[in-house]
Amino acid sequence: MPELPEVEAIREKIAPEITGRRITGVHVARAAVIRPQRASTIAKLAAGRKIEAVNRRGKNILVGLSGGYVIRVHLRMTGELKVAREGGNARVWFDLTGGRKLVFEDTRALGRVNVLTEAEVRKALAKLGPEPLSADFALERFTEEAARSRRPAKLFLMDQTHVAGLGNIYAAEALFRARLDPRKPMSETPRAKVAALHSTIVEVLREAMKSARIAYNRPGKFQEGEEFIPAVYGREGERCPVCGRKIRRIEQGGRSTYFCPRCQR
DNA sequence: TCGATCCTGTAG
DNA sequence: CTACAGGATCGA
Repeated sequence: MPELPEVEAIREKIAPEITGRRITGVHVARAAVIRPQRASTIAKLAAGRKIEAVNRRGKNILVGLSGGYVIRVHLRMTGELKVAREGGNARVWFDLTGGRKLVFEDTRALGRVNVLTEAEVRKALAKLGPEPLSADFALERFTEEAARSRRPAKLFLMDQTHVAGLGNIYAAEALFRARLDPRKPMSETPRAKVAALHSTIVEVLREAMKSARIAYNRPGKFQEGEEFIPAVYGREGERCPVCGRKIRRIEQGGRSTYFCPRCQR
């Protein structure tokens, strides 16, 4: 389920809980989740190593280990990563010194957990676009790539190579705020609109980050104004908050896209 | 650049 | 029963 803001919030939450601990055991309850590796392989690679850092790139969580190894976790649709006392429903978990476990749960088992060298991680992530909440997310490059892509705007955003970390919700919300038609080829989008989109991507992700931090660090309900509430995502048939027209749902790349047919052209 | 595929749970 | 789900990869 998670996009960049949720992944980052999880990283922030677990980092202080696991950094400095050592891995004493590795358990794999579902082999598909570590594919193409084997349980014996990741156990051998991770056991005995110390957790030195917890980083993130796009939607990947990267747990840096001593000796130049990294646990790469991708949550995909339903993955969760947390620190717990027991493995519970985990697909994979790592025993840590101090009596805690780093637990990966995932009902659909579409997520991935792998133990790789730093070089392998670099290679695997080489095609990822810039981090949208960093200075690397330059308008110039974004504009150039937009001008070269004939893909529909929504698919362009979800591609991960032009900008990292956007998923179905925040892509739709950024397009709505920039008033762009998700179906329109990116290359046909006027320069000013591309610049607007660049801004709304950052804006939407910053707002979502605030909500995600609250959700992961303070169990319970959101207070007024704390929750990120989508304007269009998941709102087929409801009124557009700007113009009142009914929100439409279409299919793009096998996924739902929600948009306002009047505001977004 | 597109479609099929990987999985399971839940809602209608 | 079918549709759908906050995602990515691979092969054509």
